[in-house]
Amino acid sequence: MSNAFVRRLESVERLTKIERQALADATKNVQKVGPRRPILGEGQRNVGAHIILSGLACRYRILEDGSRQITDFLGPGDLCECEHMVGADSGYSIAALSPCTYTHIDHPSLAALMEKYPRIGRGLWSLTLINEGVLREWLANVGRRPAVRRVAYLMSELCFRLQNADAPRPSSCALPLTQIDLADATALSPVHINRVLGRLREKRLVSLQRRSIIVKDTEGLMSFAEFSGNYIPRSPAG
Amino acid sequence: MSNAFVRRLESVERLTKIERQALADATKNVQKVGPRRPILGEGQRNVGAHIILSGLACRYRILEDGSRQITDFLGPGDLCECEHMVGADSGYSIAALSPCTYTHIDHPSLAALMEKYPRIGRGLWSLTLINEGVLREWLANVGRRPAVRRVAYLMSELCFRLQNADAPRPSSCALPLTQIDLADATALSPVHINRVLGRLREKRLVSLQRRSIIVKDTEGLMSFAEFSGNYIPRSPAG
DNA sequence: CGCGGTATTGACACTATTCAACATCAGTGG
DNA sequence: CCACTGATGTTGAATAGTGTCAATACCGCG
Repeated sequence: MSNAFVRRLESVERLTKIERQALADATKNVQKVGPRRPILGEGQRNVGAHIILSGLACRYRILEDGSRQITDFLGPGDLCECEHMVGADSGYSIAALSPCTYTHIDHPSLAALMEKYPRIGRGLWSLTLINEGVLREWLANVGRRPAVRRVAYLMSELCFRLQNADAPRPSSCALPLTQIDLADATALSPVHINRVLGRLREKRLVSLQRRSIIVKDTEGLMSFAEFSGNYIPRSPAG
Repeated sequence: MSNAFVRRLESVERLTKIERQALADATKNVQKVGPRRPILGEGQRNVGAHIILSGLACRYRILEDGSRQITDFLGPGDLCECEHMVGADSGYSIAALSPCTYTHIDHPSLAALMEKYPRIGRGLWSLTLINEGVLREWLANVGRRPAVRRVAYLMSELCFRLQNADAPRPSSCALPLTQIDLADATALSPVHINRVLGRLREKRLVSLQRRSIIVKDTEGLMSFAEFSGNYIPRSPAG
């Protein structure tokens, strides 16, 4: 009767049993996808909001010159594509990075939920504002930080978000990213990402495996990146 | 009884006379600042939301190495600093670029408005989502586009947003930005901005004046930048 | 009138990109 | 089970694009 999305909302807004139940009902239709598979393919439009329940996905857009910009990593409880409700269509797609489960809410249902339960509406707004904060941080990261720190920063953020707020933080954290994914998120070339990762490996902060990057020393990485998670509230585990 | 903020909200949500009036009442306490002056200074925190009513301002943050990243331009009707309502504090400041008028709503009042008028709440969410779309575009711009196009793109966006949706688009548009401002928004160095602007001037797309940049050929600039305003709904003039 | 921020220009340094070649691995179909 | 294939990872060399530094010019403001 509770899932990652409900927990996420509860991390920003107190909910009644009834609200929890209504949310759980609306999100109980779960779908699965394998790694590297589309969740919202390029070209698909206006199909309602998506909610990631488990696994890691990303939101991206293909630019005019063919390059891909990843703008968000989406973990358990993350919601996206709400902007279609507003009539905006910015042409983003969603793809799974690791095996994912997700659910889907069409706009009328979501609007009805918000209408009936104002706290849910407020909660959604809160989540959007938090997301905006993360996006600003990405902008500063991509714009102003040199490659090594930029990559370290992004990986720090991702580790931070993937860990539950109430659990003790493990020092190791596996990120299901290829070097190409990292390149598209940090706006660097894959070749340079490879060199940067080499340097982080020399510092014993990460180790590399095919198709995934393992952060060996979370604390060390965060302090190297000068990362602080102040701007990201996290959900408690359920 | 109507101001830029009310019109902005009405561009995304139909409002009753009563709602309009309530909004106008809440935002009638207008303050003025001269160009280059702080609206929300560095260090000030948690003082409620700000709404720009006229003029142009920007939102920025000073990074660890002292560089400044501008993350938003704020024009008439734009709202910011809502995230304090959610408890997030990301350390951003706001400064006027041109002479500005603005107003201020403390969080309890804003929360009360949303509570009483659900449509206002929905409208605020919509505005936040639109803003997020703009931010994503900035990310792609800073991350992937070469300097000349990056600068052209940003100026295109700004021209586009500063023009009312219903007015015929003038071909010329003055932007109250120094080259340093442009540098901090595009994540380029001031020196390079100067060179880029030189190139755009050669193309007769812009002309330069001290402390302001004049776009001479809006259409030409947008097409050079491959800019499309799809992702930005605009407010009608009041 | 002088001061301080802004704009302009040139020389140079450096970071990251591109290109190319090759290695490695997972999955596929024979 | 193996060979093939395509995506990913690795490395080096050459290059392009921006940044940095420095010197100078400009202009609004006190």
